[in-house]
Amino acid sequence: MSIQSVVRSATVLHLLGAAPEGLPLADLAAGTDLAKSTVHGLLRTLVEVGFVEQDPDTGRYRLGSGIEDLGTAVDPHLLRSRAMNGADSLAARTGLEVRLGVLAGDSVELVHHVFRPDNSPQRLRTGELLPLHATAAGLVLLAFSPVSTVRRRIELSSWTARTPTTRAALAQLVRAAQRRGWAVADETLRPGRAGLAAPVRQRAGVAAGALSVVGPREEVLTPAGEPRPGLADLVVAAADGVSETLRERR
Amino acid sequence: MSIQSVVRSATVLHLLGAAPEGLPLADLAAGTDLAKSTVHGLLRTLVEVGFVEQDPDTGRYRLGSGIEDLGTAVDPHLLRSRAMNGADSLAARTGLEVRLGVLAGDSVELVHHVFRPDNSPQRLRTGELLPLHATAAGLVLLAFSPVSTVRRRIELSSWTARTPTTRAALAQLVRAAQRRGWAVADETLRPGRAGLAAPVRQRAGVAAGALSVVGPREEVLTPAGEPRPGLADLVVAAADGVSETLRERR
DNA sequence: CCCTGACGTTCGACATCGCCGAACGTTGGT
DNA sequence: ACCAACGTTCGGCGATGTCGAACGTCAGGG
Repeated sequence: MSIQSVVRSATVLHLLGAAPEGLPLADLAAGTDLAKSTVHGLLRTLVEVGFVEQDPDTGRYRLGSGIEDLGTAVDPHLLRSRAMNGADSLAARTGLEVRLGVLAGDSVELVHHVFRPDNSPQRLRTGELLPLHATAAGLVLLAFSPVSTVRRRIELSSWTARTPTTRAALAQLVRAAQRRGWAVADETLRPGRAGLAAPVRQRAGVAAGALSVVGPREEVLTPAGEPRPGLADLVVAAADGVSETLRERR
Repeated sequence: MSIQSVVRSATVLHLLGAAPEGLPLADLAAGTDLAKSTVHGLLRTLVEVGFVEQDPDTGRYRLGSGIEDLGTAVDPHLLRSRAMNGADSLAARTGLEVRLGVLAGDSVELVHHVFRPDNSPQRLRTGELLPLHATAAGLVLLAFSPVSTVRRRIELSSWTARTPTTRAALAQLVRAAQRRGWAVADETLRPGRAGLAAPVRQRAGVAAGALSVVGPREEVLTPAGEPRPGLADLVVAAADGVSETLRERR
């Protein structure tokens, strides 16, 4: 047997879906054959979760942005197009290679790659899959994912001596990323190289992608293993800039 | 106080919204900190209302088309663009003027207008508002609307001697339209002129617009007031054709 | 081949929660 | 000034939602 109040909420949402200009409470009560106070309770909850909005002037209800957002997971191409300028700028300002990754099963998939601006020989890595647990981007995607790390089937393979190979070690890195708002990969994928990443978000809390800088360890981190001064701020600001473009209506 | 099971359903939907590839039940239970059977009950209901779908092979759940449809009320410009070919064709086949209208408050707003194909002098009426109760398109929009006619504030003004001016008379015409799948306006707006309309639907049951033919009464109806043979079929088929284009992914 | 673990699903007891009637304040129209 | 209709609030009550226990299935490992 189905849950009555969830079915009723869906009926209300269907009615609102057919009325882009919104409906008054009385019409929704009539359309659902429920008491006004019953419909009001449903609407109050739907407003609270963002699925419905109420016009403060007229009192009419209509579908909210929260439900419109649901059906639109970020298209990686859209993400890439919105990130290109910010990524180029970040490469210029840091002198490091810049990558944009999204969650792809149990890996990070690189959807955009900006070369290190120094004319050294480099290889384009767009499309490449990288391990979640051994990259800064992967740690960020894990840290700001609705599904907890504990539940994910991640093969904690060893890439260098510094790769986290236990769930406890990984959990610790993920918690640090959650706390700081960015993540560091310190020679966990390749010896002598480090990375720093920040989340690109469409909605508060959940990462749609991860923007990262990657380079020789001494250009990313201090000898103590902390980000070079100002670097984390630059990456976070660039990622926030991309997040802003995702929220724009285009 | 909000309704707990509606909030919990929204949480499940948010989790699924962030995972376009779908999630297993166990992950949803972990992500919501609820018992598996609790989440299962929520999911069963969400599947029933079309907001969630379950992959029969893997058992994983993901957002359903029912919720994606919600956030997309038909844009009148989109409707107009999808209807142009069918409307032209209908005008050619019937020799009558063709109009496409959408619900606009308590009126029909004409979003597309094809002239009667006989070189007679005519005036473009796109953008015009017409009364719901006195037009075939209006009767169709009322008949296939989620909000019952009874609740609508419609001023039953008299346009001709045949305009319905009581709620009972209007309700009768609306019920006939619901039954037949099309509606007739027999000199209810202007003496000597009649119209016939069919619903354009994005989803089953609800009209996104109404496609109609309008002309001298004797070209639309028989002396007995019934549609001329084959005319209703032509209009219904043309409207269904437009409905098909709305369901296409473009 | 067998066993085990993890999955999604079902069922029923029980306590919580959702429903709704009554009443209210506000607003707009006559 | 009055009235009707609106959205909102509150609390009693019983219907419903929650969830632990158990189940069948399936895939993987020994």
